[in-house]
Amino acid sequence: MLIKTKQFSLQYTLDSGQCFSWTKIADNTYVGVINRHGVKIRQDGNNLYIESSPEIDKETIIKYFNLNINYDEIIKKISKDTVIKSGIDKYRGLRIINQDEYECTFAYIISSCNNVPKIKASYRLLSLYLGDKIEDLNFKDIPHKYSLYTFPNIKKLESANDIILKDAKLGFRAKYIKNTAKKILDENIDLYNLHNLDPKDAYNILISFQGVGDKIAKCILLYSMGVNSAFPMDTWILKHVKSIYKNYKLTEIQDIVNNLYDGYAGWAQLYIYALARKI
DNA sequence: TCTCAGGCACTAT
DNA sequence: ATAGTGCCTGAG
Repeated sequence: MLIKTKQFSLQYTLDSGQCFSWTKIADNTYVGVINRHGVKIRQDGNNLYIESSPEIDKETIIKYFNLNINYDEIIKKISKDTVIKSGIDKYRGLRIINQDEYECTFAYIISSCNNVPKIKASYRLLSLYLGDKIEDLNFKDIPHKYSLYTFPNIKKLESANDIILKDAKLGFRAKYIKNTAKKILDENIDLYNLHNLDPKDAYNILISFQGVGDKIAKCILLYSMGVNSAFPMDTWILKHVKSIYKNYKLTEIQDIVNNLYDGYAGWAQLYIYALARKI
């Protein structure tokens, strides 16, 4: 399948650290899972080439990578200071993507006090041990095949035995995963419904999960629930924000950046973060 | 050996 | 409300 794009960089987007479920297998070529479909995706200029198993529909890909949004308009809205502007110059085409709500929630619980390679490793091990195998993807132009596994469902996470969680290197986060899975099951919470709520209500539900605080809740809202105004602050973003808003309390920052970046503070955050991490 | 990495929970004020 | 501390793990 071929999708024509503009103002989209697969590499910047998937290497930005917003998503931990993709593996780079060659230049501009990644494999991962979307909606239980194994997907291989390669970008060449404005063309996205997609192989999937079983066949995935185009709309799903377009929605996942946010290809139908007005990129130029968002960029215009967030071009408010020199840091963001240099981020945009360097990482043009970097987009926020729409991850699966459950995968995103647990991935970000794993991200607590952790680094990207280790988050990815734990995510993959959990999928390997507790997920379902997807038919191997064979690569015509690359001489190997790649096995993919779905991210485990909530029941598997809730009932996972401790040895497996230990082996997935979850450390102190293991109990967060189990407790949150249990809470979602017990209270019959549907994460797929949260995007229909007022973002504040969704936020309050998310931070009621053990292992989900302010920062992680905002990551989940931004990366899987389409809340473009969510502004997760890690240590580096904090530095940037403090240098600009010396006289404000941290609790006021969310409102300030919402106004400044016109509802797209989350996108601003992504560009600041890209600069910081030098992806 | 030691510190630190995209936090959070828990406890003590 | 707010500050301080421990936590799994492994890379540098």
